[in-house]
Amino acid sequence: MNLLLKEFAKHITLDPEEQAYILTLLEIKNYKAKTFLLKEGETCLYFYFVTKGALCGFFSDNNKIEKVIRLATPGRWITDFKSFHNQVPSHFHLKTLPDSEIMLLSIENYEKLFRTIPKLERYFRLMICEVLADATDRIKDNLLLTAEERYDKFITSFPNLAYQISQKYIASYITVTPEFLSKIKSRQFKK
Amino acid sequence: MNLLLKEFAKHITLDPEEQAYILTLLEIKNYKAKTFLLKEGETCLYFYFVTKGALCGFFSDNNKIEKVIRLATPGRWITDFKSFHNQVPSHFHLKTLPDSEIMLLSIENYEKLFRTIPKLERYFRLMICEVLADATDRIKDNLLLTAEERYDKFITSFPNLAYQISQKYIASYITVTPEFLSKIKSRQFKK
DNA sequence: AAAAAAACTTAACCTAGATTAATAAATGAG
DNA sequence: CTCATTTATTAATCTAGGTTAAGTTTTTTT
Repeated sequence: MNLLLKEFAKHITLDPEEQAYILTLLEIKNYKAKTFLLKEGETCLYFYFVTKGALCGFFSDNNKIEKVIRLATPGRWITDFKSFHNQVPSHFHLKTLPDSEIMLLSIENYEKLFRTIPKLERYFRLMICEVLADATDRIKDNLLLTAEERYDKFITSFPNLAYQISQKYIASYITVTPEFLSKIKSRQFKK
Repeated sequence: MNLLLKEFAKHITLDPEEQAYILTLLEIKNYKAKTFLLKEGETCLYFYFVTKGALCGFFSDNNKIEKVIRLATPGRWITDFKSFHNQVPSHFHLKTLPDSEIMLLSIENYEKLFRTIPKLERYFRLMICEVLADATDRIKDNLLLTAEERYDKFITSFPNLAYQISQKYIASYITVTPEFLSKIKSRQFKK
């Protein structure tokens, strides 16, 4: 069964016609690794659902330092929420990390979905709550754990992803520099 | 006009009967400063809407160090989203900072509201998106600004609150120790 | 209004993690 | 297969902000 329909089924029940209709409103695309889907300052036109690979949302600090704020793995949605919902310029970038398969839901079709299948409001409300809970957990980890503890937690939370992406994205996700992540790893190796 | 109804009006239109019905499902309470409404480990039974004063959500680090993760001022909702929506033990505390007037929406009435006025799903979906966007902005500030810049931003973002709450909550919100905030302030004073 | 508790300030010292820079290894394009 | 670019590693040095501790001011309680 389609990963997207499985995801909807977590919160709401859809009959076969509804399912078929929903799928007509999403576009499936394949992207090479490190393809930008959104750049800071552009208005975000899509809600992205990852089916294969991974998408990464990050800030860059004028220069070129990347600060990963959210990773989406298969079965997860990602977008710049403010930019997408209010159709204003985004304040971060979105790009694929490995080669990825992504389902795109445009803002027009997103609104159309709510008009035709109102119970999807419920699905998206609950899904966005989960994203918020994840963000809160990550803030908590940054406040209460050491860099090494955050690294260990990353490896257990994203066991597959850890071997598919560059270390610098892991470093950024756990909010350390790549150099310091190297130090952590060599320290662990010596034990 | 009621602050809560004004808030709903940002995203949806409600007729007078709907408005009256909604108000019957919320309870208004007054609390003294520093009253706990939720402690870590308890299941969160309410969505809280602040009408006067302020509510503060924070973690404590086994011992007693408080780490503020969210502040809600008048016109804002706050809860432990994961605990409230899934009815599981919370992982943070909620307490009033100054004396406060709060509207409480129980989980039963929250669900009842969606059954009787389905368009409220839309309101809550969009409101939760705003909370998520705020959380993302705060993560960004913590990554890209210095402690002094975060302090200045706090003062301009919460000009009234800054004079109503203890410095230690401001320090925690901008993720520094109270001692370091003192240092920032005396440094600014010398200029 | 006094005593107790909580909050704030100051200063000396400390450290996790950043920065810089040079080297090596891996990836990728032609 | 080779050259160029991107990543990763290591090590020396540096610093923003933390820690500790003592003293002061403010708030709360009685």
